[in-house]
Parts: sequence; structure tokens; C-alpha cells
Amino acid sequence: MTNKEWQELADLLVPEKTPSLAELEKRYPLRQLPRQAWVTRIAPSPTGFPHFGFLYTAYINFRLARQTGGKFLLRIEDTDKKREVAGGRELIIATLKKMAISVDEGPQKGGRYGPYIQSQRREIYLAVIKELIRRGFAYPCFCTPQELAAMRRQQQAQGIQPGYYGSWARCRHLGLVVIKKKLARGQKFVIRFRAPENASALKITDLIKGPLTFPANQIDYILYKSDEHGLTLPVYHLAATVDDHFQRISHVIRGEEWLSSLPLHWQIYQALGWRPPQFGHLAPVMKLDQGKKRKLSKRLDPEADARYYWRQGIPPVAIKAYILRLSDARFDDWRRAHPRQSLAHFPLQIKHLAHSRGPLFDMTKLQQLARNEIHRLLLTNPRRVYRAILSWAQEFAPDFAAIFGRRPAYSLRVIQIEKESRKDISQWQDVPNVFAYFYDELYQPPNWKEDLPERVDLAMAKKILLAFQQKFSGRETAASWEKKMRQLAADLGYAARAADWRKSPAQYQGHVGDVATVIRLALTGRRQAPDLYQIAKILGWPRVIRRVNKNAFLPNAGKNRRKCGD
RNA sequence: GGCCCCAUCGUCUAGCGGUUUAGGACAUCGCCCUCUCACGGCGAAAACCCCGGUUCGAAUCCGGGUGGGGUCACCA
Repeated sequence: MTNKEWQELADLLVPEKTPSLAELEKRYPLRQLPRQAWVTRIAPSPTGFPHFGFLYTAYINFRLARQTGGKFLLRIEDTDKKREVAGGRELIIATLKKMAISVDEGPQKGGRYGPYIQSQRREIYLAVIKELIRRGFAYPCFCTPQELAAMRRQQQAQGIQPGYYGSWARCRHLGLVVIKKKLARGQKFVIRFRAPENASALKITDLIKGPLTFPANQIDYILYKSDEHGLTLPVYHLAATVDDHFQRISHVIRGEEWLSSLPLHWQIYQALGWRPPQFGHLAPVMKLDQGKKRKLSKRLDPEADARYYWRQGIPPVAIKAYILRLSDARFDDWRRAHPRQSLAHFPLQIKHLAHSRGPLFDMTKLQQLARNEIHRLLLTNPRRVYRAILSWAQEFAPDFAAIFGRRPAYSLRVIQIEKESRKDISQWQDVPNVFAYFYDELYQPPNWKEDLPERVDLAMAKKILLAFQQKFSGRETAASWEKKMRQLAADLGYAARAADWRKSPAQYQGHVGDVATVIRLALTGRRQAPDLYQIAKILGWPRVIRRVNKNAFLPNAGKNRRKCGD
């Protein structure tokens, strides 16, 4: 076809009046940013609840933009209306908000490079596809899905590369007359890319993977989809390249699954005469499934779904720490060197991003990091921890929320018990259980028969509790509490120091630990808990005495393991 | 199957030709601390996929195997 014919075809196929590429260039001017600033984006599809891979990519892109003084954009890729889920967009925005990943531009924020929802950018795509047709880089294809399926079957049978290319690309060389005839007949069509002939291999340096070589793309991929009414929206490949260009994205950090479409994307940029952004491809996070590794899957793996973390109460800061750790192994060292600093200070570097195989998702490691991050938060901002627990509970454990939120100052003290040395919480889900005994509604009296230490019988337990009542006043300091406890043990024939008992066990009934365990049982209902003095201090003396009384005088304590009604 | 990526302790990784008897973290085990449980400290066990080549010297460079992963849609 001649240039004139292409021109005519373009107007025929895209009759809408569209802005010229030059106009679009002007509408979306180059950004005025320092050279080293990165403009990045996260471009999810609203197809359901966000998954871990989304959080991962979003956070990395966000961090890279922040650290370089650039911009971070959210773009909703809703070109597949069939797969779109109602409320999907809101879910994405809410998830980012929950993760405290703020965007500089996006549907919720606006910006001068919008719209940020692809289905609202029709005009731009139309303008571009029209231009591609005009330049002879795109053409209409009238092949039906059935014909294409037949073609694929044939190719498969012959053992050759499947796809619309070379002599298989039957609509590629249609003349204008024939096309017009088909159009006149109302034949449905899509628009395909005309893969350049004898293009040379693509050599590119990936930000993460390093130098890469691909054979040039040969396939005439579909650029523009259609339905019974005609052209609808572009496919991902066109929409993403066009948007990355006009939104002036400088660095595209995305999943490795996109690596194989890079040659196509590159050809699109070339056809349009645009300078492509820099690319970096992240290895996918994997999961071990029956001895085989595979991509973490939202369908198969509960931990792939972001809701899983919200439900467990794994705080966003822990997820972020895990993402940073996954991306940059120096994170562990950095954290040890800067135990109090916010994650935002960690200098994430693209060259240290996981570059090799997809890492196996490790929940244990995530929880370990969560434990540390929560501990850190408790030291630096306990109120924030309190609020996080409360809002988690309000959503997922309303009964506990009522109890926990009733006396904020009290709960605030509870969660800070021995905060310097304890790391009891790795997820908010643990909180109701770990601190249950601080709340009368949740306190479970011990089962004296089973829980008693072996060197203490029921009669002795009673004696210990009575002695505790008499000797302790509630005005002890940590030191005097300890002294009294040792004295109490000695008075009843127990070694004041465990070491003494270990040396000559025959001389004693047991040791101070046995005695303390009885008190601990009365106060907490458990054999294992933090420091007794600290617990008593938080509980308050009246309640300590009440619990001791209750247990000391319960006739056959332990049989009825009911709630203590005070 | 074609194309592409990748290969170090169980897991995540450091390592960019000699500084390596291969370092760290998580997990595991032991000891210490200690009234219990934690926390913390100390320690143990634990890896360079295989075969060739280059080199005085290779986890590091090259080639070939093998293995793993990704991708081959009017889905993104």
C-alpha cells in the first residue's frame, strides 16, 4: 500500500477525530525533575483482591521514586472489561492506603498526566493506533477466533512456533480494496502490529538482570481489541507503552513475567519514535508445592492474598520489612545497626534487588521480622501499636476490641509490659491470647491439679498463697518484691535460689521458682508469663489480692474451669 | 517443545579471580543468663549442581550437560 492508502485506511478504521501525537506531546510535557529522579508506577488490574506480588512491586516502585526524589504513580489497567471486578479499583486504593504507600498521582489523587484509569484514556490510544496505521505499522485483521484456533492447531501439528506471523499472517498483506470490501460487509476486525521484517536482535540492559539479548519479535500481536460493536480498547502491550510514554515514566520495575514481551514493547516504542523507559524485572516470589516451585498463586495460597495479612494482623510495616529483606540482603545488617530507625531510612538499591531465582516465600521469616518491627514500634511509638491493635480487633475480633478499648491507658500499659526485652507479638492476632489474663473477662483460672509444679501439692499451694497475702503489701519495688519472694520460699522450706536447690536438692522442698509458679498461676492462670512484679503492677493490687483469694479458697479449685467473675 | 532467565547451608542471601579453613539472617540443636516463658549472649551442625576448559590460582571467567523458573491469548 502507498502512504496515501495507509492514510485513508487510518481514517476509515478510526473515524473519530483524534489529537495528533504532537498535540499529545504538548499536553503531557516532559517532567521538570532532577536527572537522578525516577518516575515509577504501579499498574494493577482491578480483577479482585490485591495479592502479595502487588504489594511487593508497589512498595519497591514507591521506595525507588521516594529515594530518588521522583514521582510514584498509580494507574488502573482496566482494558479487560470482562475480567474486571466491581469495586476492584477501590480495593487497590484502599490496600495502598493501608500499606501507607502514598501515590503522587493516581485516580484518587489526580495529576496533570491523567486520566489514571486506562478505560478513560480511549482518545489517546485511538490517536496512537491511528498514527500507527498511518505509518504502516498496524493493520486490520479479519481472522475469526475459530480461524486462529485452527491455525494454532496446524502449527502445533507441524511443531512450529505458534502465532500470527510470516505467511500465517494472512491479513498482513490485504490490499485497501479488499479491506474496504470486508469493512463494507461489516466484517469484524482487530488491529495488529506489523512486526518489522528482518529486525535485529534486541540487546538491552535490564536494571536488575543486567545485559539481555532477545531475538526480535516476529509476531503480529493484536494491539487493539474489538467486540460486536467494533474496536474497544487496546491490549496491555499498547496501553502500557503509550501510558508509560505520555505519563513520562522513567523506570518500569515490574514482574519477570513481562520479560518475554519486551521485544514487542521495544518495537512499539521504535515504531512511534519514542525513547523507551528503563526496565527492571523482578523475579517472582515462589512457593513450594509438593516438592515443586511455582509462582505464589492467589487461588492456591492463602498468604498470596493481602487480606490474609490483614486478618492475621500482620502489620504493613512487617510486610514492608519483608519486602525490603527480599529485595536487598543488606537489610538485616542495616536493621541491626539501626534498631530504632524507620524503614524509610533504609537505602534500597536497585543493584541489590534480588536478581536471581524467584525466592521462596517464607512465612517464618516474615513473622520474625514482624516480631522485631513490632518491638521497635513499641519502643518508639507505643500509642501507634495500641491503635493498630484496636483497629485490627474492631474488624476481626470485636469482642476483644470492646475489652481492649475500654481502658486505653491500661491497655497501653499492658502491651508495654517488659517492652525492653520482650518480643511476644508477631501479629495482632496473638494479642488477645498473650495478654488475656490482664482482662478479667478473659482471665482463665488455673487447673490446680494439672498445672501445679511437681514439687508443690495442693495444700502447699494454699499455704503459699496465704503467705503471699500476708507478706506482700502491694507497695513493693522490683527489688523488694524479689527479696520477699525469696524469703517466702525459704520460710516454706524451698531454696531461695534455684542454684542452691540444684546443688543439693535433698535439702529443700523445691526452689523459689516453684513458689513463684504458684503465684503466677493465681495471677495469670498460666505457668508461663512475664515477670510477676511487672504483672502485679499493671493488674493493680486489689485485683492481685482478689485473684489470690479466689484461688486460695476455692474448695476444689480446678474442677470448674470457669471464668472468674470479677 | 521454542525463546528467555536462573543455579552458594533446609530457607533468604553475601561473595564480582588470590584477603575464604566460603560470611550473615531465619529455622534447628546445645550451653549461659534465669522464679517460668520469652528476650539476650555464646557455640554447633549446615552450602559453592555436574563435567570440561582458561589461569600459577576459580564459588567467582568460558563452554557443555543437568536441574529449576518464566513465557508463548481479542489476560494483564
